[in-house]
Amino acid sequence: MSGVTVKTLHHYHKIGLLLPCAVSEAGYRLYGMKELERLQHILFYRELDFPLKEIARLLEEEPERHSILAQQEELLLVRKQRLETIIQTLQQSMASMEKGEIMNSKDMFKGFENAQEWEKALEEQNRHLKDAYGYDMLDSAEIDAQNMNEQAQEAAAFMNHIAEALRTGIKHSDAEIQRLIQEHLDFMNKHGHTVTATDFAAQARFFLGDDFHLRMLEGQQTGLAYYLSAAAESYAAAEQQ
Amino acid sequence: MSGVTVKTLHHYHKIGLLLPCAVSEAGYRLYGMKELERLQHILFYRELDFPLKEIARLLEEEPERHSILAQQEELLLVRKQRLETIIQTLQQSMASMEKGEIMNSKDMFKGFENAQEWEKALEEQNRHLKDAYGYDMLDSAEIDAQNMNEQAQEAAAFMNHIAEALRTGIKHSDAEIQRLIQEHLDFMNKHGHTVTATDFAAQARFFLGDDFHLRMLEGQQTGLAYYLSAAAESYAAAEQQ
DNA sequence: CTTGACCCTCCCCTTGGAGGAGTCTGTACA
DNA sequence: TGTACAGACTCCTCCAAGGGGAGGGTCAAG
Repeated sequence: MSGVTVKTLHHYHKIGLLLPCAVSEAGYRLYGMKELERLQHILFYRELDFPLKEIARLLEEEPERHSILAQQEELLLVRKQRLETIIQTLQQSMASMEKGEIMNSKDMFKGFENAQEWEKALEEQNRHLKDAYGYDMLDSAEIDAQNMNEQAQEAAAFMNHIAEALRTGIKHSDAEIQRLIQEHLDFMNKHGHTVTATDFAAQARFFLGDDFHLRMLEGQQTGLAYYLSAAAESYAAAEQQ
Repeated sequence: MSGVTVKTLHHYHKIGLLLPCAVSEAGYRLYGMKELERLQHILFYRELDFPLKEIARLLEEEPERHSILAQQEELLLVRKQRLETIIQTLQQSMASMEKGEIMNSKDMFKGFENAQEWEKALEEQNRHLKDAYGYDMLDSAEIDAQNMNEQAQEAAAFMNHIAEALRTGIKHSDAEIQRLIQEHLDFMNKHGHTVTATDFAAQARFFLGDDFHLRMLEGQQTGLAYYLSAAAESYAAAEQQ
């Protein structure tokens, strides 16, 4: 039912994590509803890579269950966040590869890294790496940073804001969103583009039908493309009248 | 830099997964940029729980990198999906616990499970569980089903489909979505409502501005309200001409 | 009465490292 | 210049969380 193997049940029996509620004469392990429920809890924790011993401890303690679950939820959400970061890194990796660039080694480990340590290590190791391999990471990082033009950076920041608004349940027509869009358009218009509110709405709508853009946006946050389109349309409508 | 331990590097050296580009006279392992990049790939795969042997194989084969990365992305998205399902299960678990209900054992393992096997197992095991523990899973499911009226059930099923389509990246204008909406409207119209495509689009749009409905939909799946609205509008537009 | 699908126990194997013992290097400070 | 201290080296054992397989029992169906 739960998909765990017999071996796993043996193991859990052996280590006392999940005991059968009865054993038949033939030695078969029998499990009831209570055991099923306990198994569910075990699987939740296991999904979080808790060691079985820890799981046993947590289940024996058994403070109110609700708090157990709430805690698990938090951990799962953190994990999901982490996954999303990694997915983003990967997508960047793919994008920069398409443009033939080499990815800068700092971003390369985003999501895996332990950020502060990186910063320290980077400085200390840079000289050594340069001497040893004739490659200067700091230099190349700076070049990358300059290459990645301001506009791309602004766009990324804008999208991050929008995605966060979606996640936190802010309405597409909320004043904050309208302000974000306005600022974004202002920025664009100051940098050589001419984008009206209607253009922007049309563009956002176009994204919904375009594989590349749709995947990019939805990859960042499920529903982002649709939210953006609704927001852009609402902004254009407000502009209109 | 990457956060892996020395021990891990030893291990990778031993199994030939990541060789240092040079070894100093004193026996120190030295790694260069190429190795760093390779390590990044290894860590990506490891994040997906690929066994190291498999990782070695994939890296040796080295078809175009792009397809490797694209494949990784897909796996990550699947994984994210799985996590989301588990989080949902957990939230349901918490909700039903608050109401003091016992969760039905089918839903209890959603996200962990192997769906088809469940269906088979359920039927076969039901009688046994009933005999053994006086608890009839099918019966309780049926009671639930009857309590929940048919229309609510259809609506829930419809929303689940839509949410899944959103998660799996199906376009709002996809034929499948259009079909789903049509069926939903047909059902509604057969049950005493009169809902045109335009009505439906207007209703979906109304949800975007209504706190109650917005929270309900977004609670089920981030972006669902916006996706639904886009889909309904697209359906209405198609109907029109 | 057999067959197939399960289950049992017992024992060894595997993966991906972590830990420790004993030793060597490399740099920093006095 | 010596000395300390961090960190690397090799070699070895240990660990978790099961998986595989031998050798054999059980149970419902045909």
